[in-house]
Amino acid sequence: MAKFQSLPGFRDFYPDAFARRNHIFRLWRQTASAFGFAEYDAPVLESLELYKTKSGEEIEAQLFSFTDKGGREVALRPEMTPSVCRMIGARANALKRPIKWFSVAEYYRYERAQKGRERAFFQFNADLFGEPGPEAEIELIALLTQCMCAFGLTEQDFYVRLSDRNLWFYYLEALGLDDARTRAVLSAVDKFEKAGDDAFKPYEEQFGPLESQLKARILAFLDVKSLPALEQILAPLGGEKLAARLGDWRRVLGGLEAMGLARFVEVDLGVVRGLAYYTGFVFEAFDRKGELRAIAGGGRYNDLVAKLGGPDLPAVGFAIGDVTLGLLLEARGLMPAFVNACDIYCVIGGEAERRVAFADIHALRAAGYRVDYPIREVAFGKQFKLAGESGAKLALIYGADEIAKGVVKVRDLTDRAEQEVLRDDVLAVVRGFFGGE
RNA sequence: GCGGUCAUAGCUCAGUUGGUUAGAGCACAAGAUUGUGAAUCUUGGGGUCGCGGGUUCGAGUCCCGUUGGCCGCCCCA
Repeated sequence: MAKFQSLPGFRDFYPDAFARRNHIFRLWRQTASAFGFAEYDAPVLESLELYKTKSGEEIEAQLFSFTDKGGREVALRPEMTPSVCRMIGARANALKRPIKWFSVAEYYRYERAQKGRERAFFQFNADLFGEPGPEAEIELIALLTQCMCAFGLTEQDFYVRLSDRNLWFYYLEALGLDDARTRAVLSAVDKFEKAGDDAFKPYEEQFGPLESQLKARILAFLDVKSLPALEQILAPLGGEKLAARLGDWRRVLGGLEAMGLARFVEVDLGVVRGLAYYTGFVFEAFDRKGELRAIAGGGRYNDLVAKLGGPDLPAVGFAIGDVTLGLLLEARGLMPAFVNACDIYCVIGGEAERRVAFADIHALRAAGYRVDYPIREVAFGKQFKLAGESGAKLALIYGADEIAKGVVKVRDLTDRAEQEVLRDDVLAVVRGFFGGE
């Protein structure tokens, strides 16, 4: 066993793992770009105060934080939202609306690592600033969905649960609950899926027994799984706020349906996302089989930019983690078997032939082809085996016979067809081969 | 932070009631093989049996501690 190993929750990325990670990043970036989102990044280290302001004092226990040599209290970023809000807030007046930004970055949280949860992990993070209407939610949920589908995942594999903190506030208000009771109920709702009736214990300790009729109405709200059901349960309550909010719901779900994404989205008011900073719609993505932790989560946070010192600026954002998504892709056989393949492998006779080959190898590399060859002299037969294992599509054969004739033998490693090519024509032939793919 | 469980080669694992020098497959390397591919055969390198202590004539095996993995709780921005 090695004397040193990586810290708990921190992963080594050997080339195969790195290739898988890059595959995920590549499709995320490609997808975000297709949606017109611009990539940015922020510092890995921020002032501890930034996170305390956003999340409260307790957050420090979950952070990699320390005092730097200048006496500053700092923390490794546990998420992107405070940083991006800081950046946006500082230039809000100069940025064209809507502001659509994304990032792919590493985050650090001092928590117990478990399957699907590391202490250092990557997230795709996307935010849309400056749009108060539900069109922003449509854009982001569509992006989230496509960021999963790009890997070949389908509605059989994952779904997005859509909820709304505002709707809960309006609903509970209509049922006569004050602000403190409403928050306690939401806290119970958050835990209800896992804890069942026990979830209401903290509420009852604080406010006394929950009336059975009230509880029934809360549970009925949790049972709502569709827009018609939502309309039905809210109809008797009336009120302008509820009616307006239902209109927002119709726009979000209608927009997603028009994009052909309705099959991924389920109404599920059981999602409230903790005591976070969310101010409206919230959503989370899960695997259909329910075997994994949440894959992605997000929602609207209209107050945060101002809270961190910027102007009032409505915002919606979400993040997808690399760990859970990676587990899902592996489980569904959607992680390609990566070989760090080259394009061309050169088979070289001896020292004299090697000098000739080197000229072509370098020219091909300079032209942008991935070219490899045995670093030491190796038996011919073995070189063909190495060529096959290299993943290359072409082999160039530099033997004494070929050099004497001024040619190079070009072997198509897929169909094993060979042709002799004048050395001067090698680059052109290679271009023709790869250009015609 | 709390509880449960596990830890033998790069990977997957075997290792008898405690008993000689800890094994296999895969992977890696060399050779058979200086002219044609995923093969075969031969050979080799690689282990403080996670780490530390204890019991014992003797510990991979039993006991205690510790570190790490996994599972659950807290948390999950």
